[in-house]
Amino acid sequence: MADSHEVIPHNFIHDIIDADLASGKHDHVVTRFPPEPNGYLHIGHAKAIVLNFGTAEKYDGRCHLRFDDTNPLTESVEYVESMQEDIQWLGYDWGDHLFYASDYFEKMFDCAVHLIRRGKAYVDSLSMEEIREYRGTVTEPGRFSPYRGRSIDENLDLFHRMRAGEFADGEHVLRAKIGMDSPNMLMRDPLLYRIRHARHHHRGDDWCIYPMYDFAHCLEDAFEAVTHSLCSLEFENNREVYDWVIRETEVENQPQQIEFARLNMGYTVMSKRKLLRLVEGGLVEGWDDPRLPTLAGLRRRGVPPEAIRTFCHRIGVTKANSRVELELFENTIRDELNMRAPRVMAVTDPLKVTITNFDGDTEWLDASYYPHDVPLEGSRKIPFTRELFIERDDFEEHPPKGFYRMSPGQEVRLRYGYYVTCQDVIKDDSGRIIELLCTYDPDTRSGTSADGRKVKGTIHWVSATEGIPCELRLYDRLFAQEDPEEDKEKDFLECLNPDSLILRRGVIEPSVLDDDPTTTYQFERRGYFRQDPKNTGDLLVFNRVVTLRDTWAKHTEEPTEAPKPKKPRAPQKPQEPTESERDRLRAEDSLLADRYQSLQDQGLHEETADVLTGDRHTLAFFDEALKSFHDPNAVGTWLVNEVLHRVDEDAAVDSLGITPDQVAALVEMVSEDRISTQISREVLEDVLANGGDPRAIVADQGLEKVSDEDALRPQLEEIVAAHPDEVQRFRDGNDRLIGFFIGQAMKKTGGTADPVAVREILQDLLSP
RNA sequence: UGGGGUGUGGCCAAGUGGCAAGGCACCUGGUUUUGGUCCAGGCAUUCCCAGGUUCGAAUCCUGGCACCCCAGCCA
Repeated sequence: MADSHEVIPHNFIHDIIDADLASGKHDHVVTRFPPEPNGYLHIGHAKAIVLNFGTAEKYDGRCHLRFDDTNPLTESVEYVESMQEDIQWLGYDWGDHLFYASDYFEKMFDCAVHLIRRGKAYVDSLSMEEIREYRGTVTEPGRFSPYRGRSIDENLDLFHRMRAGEFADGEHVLRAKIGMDSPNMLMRDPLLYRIRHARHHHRGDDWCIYPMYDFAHCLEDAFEAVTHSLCSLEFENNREVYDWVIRETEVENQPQQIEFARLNMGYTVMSKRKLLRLVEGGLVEGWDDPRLPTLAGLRRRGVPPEAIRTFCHRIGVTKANSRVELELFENTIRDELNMRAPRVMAVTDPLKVTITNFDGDTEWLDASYYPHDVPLEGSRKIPFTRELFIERDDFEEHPPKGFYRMSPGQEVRLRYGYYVTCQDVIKDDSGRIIELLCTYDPDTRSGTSADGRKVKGTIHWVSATEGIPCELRLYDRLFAQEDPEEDKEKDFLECLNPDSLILRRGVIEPSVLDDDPTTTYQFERRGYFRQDPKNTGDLLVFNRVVTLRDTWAKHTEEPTEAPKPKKPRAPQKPQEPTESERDRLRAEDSLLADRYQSLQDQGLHEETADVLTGDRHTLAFFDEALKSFHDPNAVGTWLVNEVLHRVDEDAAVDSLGITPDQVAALVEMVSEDRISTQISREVLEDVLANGGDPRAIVADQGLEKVSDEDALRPQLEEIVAAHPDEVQRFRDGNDRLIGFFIGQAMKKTGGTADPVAVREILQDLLSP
């Protein structure tokens, strides 16, 4: 697996796994990453990879790599190979657990036959268009296919002949026999197999029928004994089919599908289709273009795999659709590189500087590879000569306020070199600055002056005569808009950032010639760079991985983007009460309607009366409880808030396992002040789970409310004494902390303390 | 419009009836031979809205609103 020191943060899926382990449902964990080999992996996949492999690692289980290759038309070995390379590069190892869905085709075929034999699947011969028509719409149910009634023998025969290649593409399909009226469109007799006379990249011509996702995927999971099958949100509707297939094929294992939100990131696109358009349209150099969010692209750009893993941990795993800001990714990359990248100097936009009072030979100066705060050792020599290059934007003839780089007469430090001062500016005919004439102070070698005088600015530089020319590829965000898909009218390609790649001819210090070409550097004050691994020419080519944070740029740049407008809170439309199921029932049942009104007349809240009179069972239960304790308001409120919502949609109250008189007893004890509401809820849980008489439970467990000050005060004093910090903060004005103290008291007394009394005593104890 | 989901600062995201974690971004100030890093501080009286239950609600109840997904022989 990846670095075993890596902390894998907890998420809601881990909660589920913890529960499954605790309940004994599973005693180990198996996950899988199941890409379809029809494109390159991108950072969105990295989220899934890190989740699946990371989860397996966290629980000491295993994670399979499985190619979900059930559609020969779009898949290829190129993708199979690139995916393996990318996953390994990310730092994960699937060991022996490499699988292909297509290797399960025989087993899947058997499952399909089993389904047919059980009358749970049939061969349909409708055309594609007809199938669509018969499916109905989201609001109307579909219709049965005329072929739905074929005999088991006929289905078996047809299905075997489909496999034998007797039919053309599209002539028949195998469908599950479930029904055509499910509100879930995917459950309307989903297609299981289609005919495709196509060569498969892994199985060749073995097959001419191919299973559909809904049939294949769950079986793959089951065959591999996957325990937790993690997929993205758009498959939520498919879960019902998943479970149906697992159940009806009667396979041995029952994997559980859990969905999480896929990753979206600012200024890029993640969908395979859109990535494919960029690649095939020649808008980028290929799948590994460094501007792409593909793993191949990020790798070529120079993003370390550790940064990608850390990023995936930082963004979390939830079910909420979200888009992560690019800044978070960039910060993660910088974080990773800051601690390990050697610093060198390169000038990306050279401006010539002549040191007029320097005449000697080349001077070789010591320069550390790492700043004081990076605990790594190492240094190199850099050549100082009469002619140098500095960065064009490090000079301003008319400096703005706060500019402390080079300007006429303003002394600056050349990093690891000397203090220099600009004396003269040389321009060409068009007024463009072409050279600066400077003087240096020979007593400031290595950047410190003998007299201790300070300079504000330090700039980087490269010898004009000893420096090495190079090409610098300054990559930036691919799109100019944070969400290129935002405008549905506009094609996302119109949002491309014209400056996503800026080519520069620059110059770099000669020391890099001795380095491993895969070194990732920090070019001081410019960003992190590393050589383009695909470069075959003689000229050095460096890709910019990411810039450095630049707080100065903020002062100078016009804000390119208006500050994000505060999301206008959607004005709530006036709430027109819509007709509910309960309203409907009352309209037909005058008894219900009458009581709805009379309960409100007796002082019950409208909502409470509404729920109580929603159907006759509920009302009868309520009335029965009233016979034991006649306080309609107390009983009704408690019933609605604590009990009724636990009843299943189609079930009646009676199914719950609590009787009206048990409810009445509970409410009565609360009303008589014998127990607190908190205790009443706990006793309710107890009754629901184990049955029994509420009064007896209260008596046996000593749950009566304690309001007696003499009993309470000593305990409260202890609590106050145990939390001096909180006391101080409370006295400093944080009065919300009263809740903390009450909570402590409730915990200490097992919920029996009278919170009103506790509050009073506490107020006294805590007042300064 | 039927069904399935999701709403916590500018962006992610903890939180499961008792003090609104953390990161990114942003704003101060300090250190600094990188306008980098690092350090210190600031940044949600409030959790989509409205009611209700409770001593106490982001959390429980009722009702609403917004956004995402589903009518491929794609996955």
